[in-house]
Amino acid sequence: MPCDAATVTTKKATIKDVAREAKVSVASVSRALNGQGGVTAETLDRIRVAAKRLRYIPDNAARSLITRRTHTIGALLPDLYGEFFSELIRGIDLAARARGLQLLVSSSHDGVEDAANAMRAMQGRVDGMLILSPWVDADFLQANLPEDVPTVLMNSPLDADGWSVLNIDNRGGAYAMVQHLLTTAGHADVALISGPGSNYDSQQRELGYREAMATFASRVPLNIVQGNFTEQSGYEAGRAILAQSPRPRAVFAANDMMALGCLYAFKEAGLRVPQDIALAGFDDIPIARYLSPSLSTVSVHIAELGRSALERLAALLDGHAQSTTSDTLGCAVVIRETCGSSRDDASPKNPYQPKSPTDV
Amino acid sequence: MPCDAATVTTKKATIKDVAREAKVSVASVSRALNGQGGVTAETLDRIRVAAKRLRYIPDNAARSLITRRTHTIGALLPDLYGEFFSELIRGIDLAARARGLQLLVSSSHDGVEDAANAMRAMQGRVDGMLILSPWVDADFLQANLPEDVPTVLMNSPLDADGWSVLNIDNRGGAYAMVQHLLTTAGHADVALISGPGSNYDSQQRELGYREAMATFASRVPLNIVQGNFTEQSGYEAGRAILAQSPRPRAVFAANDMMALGCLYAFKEAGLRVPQDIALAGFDDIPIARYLSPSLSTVSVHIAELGRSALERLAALLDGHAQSTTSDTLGCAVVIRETCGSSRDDASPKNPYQPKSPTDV
DNA sequence: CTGAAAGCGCTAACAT
DNA sequence: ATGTTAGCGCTTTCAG
Repeated sequence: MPCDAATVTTKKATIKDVAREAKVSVASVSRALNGQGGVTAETLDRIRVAAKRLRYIPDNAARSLITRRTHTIGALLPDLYGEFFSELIRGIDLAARARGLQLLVSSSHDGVEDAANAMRAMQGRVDGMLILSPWVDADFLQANLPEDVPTVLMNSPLDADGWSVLNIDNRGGAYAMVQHLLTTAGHADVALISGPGSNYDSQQRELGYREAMATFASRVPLNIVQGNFTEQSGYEAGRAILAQSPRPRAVFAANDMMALGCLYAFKEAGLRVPQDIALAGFDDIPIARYLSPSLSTVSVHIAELGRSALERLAALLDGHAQSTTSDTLGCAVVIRETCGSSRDDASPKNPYQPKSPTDV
Repeated sequence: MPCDAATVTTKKATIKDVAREAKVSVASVSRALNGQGGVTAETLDRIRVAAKRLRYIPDNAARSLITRRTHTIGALLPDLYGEFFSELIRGIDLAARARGLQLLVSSSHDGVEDAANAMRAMQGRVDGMLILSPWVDADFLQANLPEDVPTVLMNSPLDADGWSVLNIDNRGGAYAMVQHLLTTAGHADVALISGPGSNYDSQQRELGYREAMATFASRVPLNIVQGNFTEQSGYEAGRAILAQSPRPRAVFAANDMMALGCLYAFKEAGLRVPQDIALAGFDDIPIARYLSPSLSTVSVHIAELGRSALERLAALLDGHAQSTTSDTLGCAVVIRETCGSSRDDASPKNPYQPKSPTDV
């Protein structure tokens, strides 16, 4: 360790050291370094020099103790995978940095107990919390959320008063996709491969399917095959659909992984997609555009979810209490090859837009 | 907010409140709740009850101020994408939780200045740091790392004494893959699509290629086409390789994204992979197994990197100073279809192993 | 076994 | 404009 400065000892410099070095009181040092004015330009300068010389950095714990502010927000997340997780964090982190906030992350929770512990551990370390967790409901929050810690819930079914929640428009996205399949693409009927019944996203997507069907194909009977969001279940659902007697013209899978499995099933059976049967998914996972045929799907702007949630929380922190409402973030329908939209076959498909490298 | 407890006021309970409630001194409360003994079972019980009734949770700031421990470790990460980022955090987070440590994350740094700021902001908030950043070198650390903050560097070229660094065996992985291509798969020569010269991973992978070539194909001239880790550059490199007069039998791309682009180029030219030309990548991104033909590649155990790094840091925190050495984590060669290993075409390729859902 | 008291490093009144 | 002082909530000697 380099020790070129004159008065540097092995211990970390405190505000007292700086005060002594600059020949002023600790109060002046505090004022000067916090830029609250009330100091001569001259003394300010002397203090700055002293601080630099001593490599003084204020102790956050001490500061927090008295200001009651940590400038840290906590993010409570479940066991998330790939793109979703990284995009979410990126959105949150970027917005947080822009506001000078730190990010305390606790992910990979595997149960209610686990989540509760993580939550408790954040007590006193954060000014507010961002929560995205299947384990968290109203009761849980009542029981575990430390008093008056501003909190924003993401993608939560919670609709009670007083909670600030930010949702993804799963219903609207599903609706729009099914509408597209039914109208623009002109398929007579659409089957749904649903996700697990217990999953909120799954429920909402199914709702969107039902509504779109009711609106645009009211006399066509609903055709729902149960899946569970896994590729395997999509494969099985695909085979089940193949076995149906009047085979549906189009299939909407409640997520891309199931669409993937379903696509294999169709290919395996020798069907051409989309000519013989159309297909669409939900999520727009990176693989979607690389499949052949490339998968039409619904894209969720995850980073945006993170960013918005943080902005919301920041507003709460600043006392803008009107933010305790429920709000929803839109999705975008991404039309690629599998849904068989007859129109757009113009561009010679150049998949080589420059992308950011995956590597470090 | 529910307020069923008797003595609960609106303010947060402090240790004093608990002491009063239990009719003991604050010292006893501290001892009791920290399980250091020195308290009668009876008083301990009384204190516990009082604490529960008051919903008392110790203030971490105050505790840190005196114990000089935050039980938090900071993770400084660059702008990372997808799988890599999420796996890394998962590995770190899981290991941290297991040790009762919190995780302060700061990612998405876009330059040296940015990284330095983030680092300074962690001062006093963390007991140690995990750093993975292209901006961080010895000088940077000298200048910005707060004194005596134990630190573990990940994937860093730094080899100086006194730093604890954990690397991915990029060189070994590349070596093994090229060896496989040359020997097991029996290809006479292998071309390399290299990554950006400034990138450490890239350099190491190229080194592995060179060494394997020197060992297993010493009289074959090196054939290196420059890329930059993007899909686009892989595509262009692929075309460049196609234009070579005696076309190489196999191509090793320094990452999967480039392999992807290269594969398109080959397909576009009507070549069959691996019959006409073999191909392999590096990283094992999720897409790799879904390509057709599926991509042979080198798999990096990223979560393991995170876990190991944290374990290392924890050891440092516990005073096991022997951990200030350099260590390396192995990679695994994953043989799929593109590299044309003539042997293993036995299994009827069932891609439907159950996988965890991508969704929330 | 328990309590009184001294700070940890900092900020924020309150003096001067 | 600057200094003095009283804590923030907690742990930890040191007495009893």
